[in-house]
Amino acid sequence: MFEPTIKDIAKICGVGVSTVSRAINDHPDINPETKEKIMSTIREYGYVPNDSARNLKRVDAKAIAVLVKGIANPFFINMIKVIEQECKKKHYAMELSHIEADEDEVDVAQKVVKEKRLRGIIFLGGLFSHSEEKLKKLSVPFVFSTVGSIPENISKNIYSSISVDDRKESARMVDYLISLGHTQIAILVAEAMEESIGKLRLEGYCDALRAHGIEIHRSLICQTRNELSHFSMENGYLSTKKLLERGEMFTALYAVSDALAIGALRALHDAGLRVPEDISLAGFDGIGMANYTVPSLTTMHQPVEEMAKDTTRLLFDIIAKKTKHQHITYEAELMIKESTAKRP
Amino acid sequence: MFEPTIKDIAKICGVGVSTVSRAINDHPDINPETKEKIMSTIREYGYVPNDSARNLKRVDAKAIAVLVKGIANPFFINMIKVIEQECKKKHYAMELSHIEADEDEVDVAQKVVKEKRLRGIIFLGGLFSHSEEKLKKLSVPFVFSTVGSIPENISKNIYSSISVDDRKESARMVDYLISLGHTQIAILVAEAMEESIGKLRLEGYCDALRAHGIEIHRSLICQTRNELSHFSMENGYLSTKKLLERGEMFTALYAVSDALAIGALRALHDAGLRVPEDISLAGFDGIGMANYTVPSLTTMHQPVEEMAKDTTRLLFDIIAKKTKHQHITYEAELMIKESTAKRP
DNA sequence: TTGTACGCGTTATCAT
DNA sequence: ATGATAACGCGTACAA
Repeated sequence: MFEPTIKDIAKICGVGVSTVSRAINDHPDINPETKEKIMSTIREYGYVPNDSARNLKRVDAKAIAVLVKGIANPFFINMIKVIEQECKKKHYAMELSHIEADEDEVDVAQKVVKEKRLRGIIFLGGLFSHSEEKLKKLSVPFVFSTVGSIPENISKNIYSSISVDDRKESARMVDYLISLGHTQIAILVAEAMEESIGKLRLEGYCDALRAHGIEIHRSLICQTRNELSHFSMENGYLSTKKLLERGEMFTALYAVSDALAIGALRALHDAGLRVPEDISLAGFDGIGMANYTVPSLTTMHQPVEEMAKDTTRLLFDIIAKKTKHQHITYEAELMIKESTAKRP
Repeated sequence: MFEPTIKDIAKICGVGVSTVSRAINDHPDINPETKEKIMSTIREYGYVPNDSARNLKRVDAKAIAVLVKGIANPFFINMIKVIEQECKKKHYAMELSHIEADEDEVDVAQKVVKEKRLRGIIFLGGLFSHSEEKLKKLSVPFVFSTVGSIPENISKNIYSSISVDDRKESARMVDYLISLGHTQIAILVAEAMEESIGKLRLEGYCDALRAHGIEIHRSLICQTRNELSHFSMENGYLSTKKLLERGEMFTALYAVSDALAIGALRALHDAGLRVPEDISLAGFDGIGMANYTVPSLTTMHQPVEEMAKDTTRLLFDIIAKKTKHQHITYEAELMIKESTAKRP
């Protein structure tokens, strides 16, 4: 298989490499005829410029990277889609990278920044426990989107963040359950989420109970300690099953993600419990699927589209030096659906 | 921000660039002390080699690309995960790329091949209508995994394929529905799938009906003509709703993907129809979620793990020239769950 | 408008 | 064991 380079094309066309380069990159200083001739040979020979070589030279690579921790979480799929669209509008390329649970996202970010000549990074999900020093080594601006709590000791001037107030919104959800008369409210948290968003949502849960003078029972805090994907339905199913087997008494179950809730829904059903007649069930995130379950899921809906759009715009603005780093918090919306009801 | 290069590191350590290169790449010919010294300065200065430059030189980039068409389809998420794991085992890097519905996967493949120095490609999903000529321009081996029908006129020696026999398995599902006594069986296909897997599954549906002497009613073939993601629950929901509004008579509904089926399930519920008492519902794919719906979904389960593993292994074997191109077909498994029952 | 020559950061080859 | 140097494919001053 012959893989032509820019030199080959130049030789074939009987022109210099720079002329070919000009043709490829839509430079103005070129004779339209020459350009057409070059472009046609390029098509003929199936020439594709080597991006590695390009990036080596270029300074303005019009590309950003999106680093996702936990791609299995359906919540992110939508965000990625919207970010992709926004990038396209701006004619930016988007490098999508999936970070393993045990990988360090900042290390990966550094690698990616070097690899491509990209201009910015979006971190999606994951927990956050990096040193300021390490972060500072990232030479391009970055935005944390729906990432858990970022330590206070890290200067807010070196990064941007986009998220809902997980603790507050979580408390609101539990408030709502309490307003329905529930006092025995179990919560489902994946243990591995402890350091991240899960922790915040758990704290919100505690806040709400405390505010209403309801005792917090350790036994109702169901922290899964398994190898399963933290946001998976399977995890929700198995954990709820265990909770039920332990014989805990509760009239409401709050899962800190919709995926967990969907698994829980089935576990409750299997145990012969009706939702919401016997047990109220609530989720968090507002993924599309929550609307299609039977019963549909009461959840705290994050404005995904808006958040994803703003994430991208913010990053582009920072790249263009139109703005400094920002920290935007969004209001989540309590979506009351069929899975919750007054305490029986 | 100072971004050290290999030269800088060499200068700082008072050694030549080649020595640094040897240290980085675990070459044998290097004094352990020198290596240690170099590695420590590398850590100190946060040096990360520029992959673009590396790829420019390297011939053996130990990397493959996975090009996914329709990343929103939950079915692919698992496949990607498994492929990722297999790559890791082989110490291969994996480049994940999402192809837009309107993008040409082969063009993207060509670009990616040039960009990285990768050794192979996995195509996941999508339809297939490329010319042999264009395919031949891909200089690395590729495997089509769960891609729709590949035209007969393309030589089977230039590519590998991994999939179930969509037509046959689809027919099996419809056979099963017929065996339950159903004769008025509606089918849900996304129109955009027409040229790909959806077409095959539709043909299987027709095959089965014909084999049993059941007339095929155009009105029961629900081909959605919307902009929605072909495999989305929303699509399934809206299409089923329309089907019901048209007042079509049927006792079973077969959705050609589980995601569609889940949307359909809700639409049936909203119409006051009980599944499976009033209507039997069946899906295809066997995604995890199908187990957590109420009722759980009867579906044709594809051996995802096995297929993903074999896809990766096959590609690696071809790269290593251990084997020629192969075309493997898997048996799908009919998973009879709660959503189907005898005709009322 | 076009061509020549240099350098981007790295690895591989060849000396030493 | 180590260092100098030539590629890799491309973009871009600069010269023509």
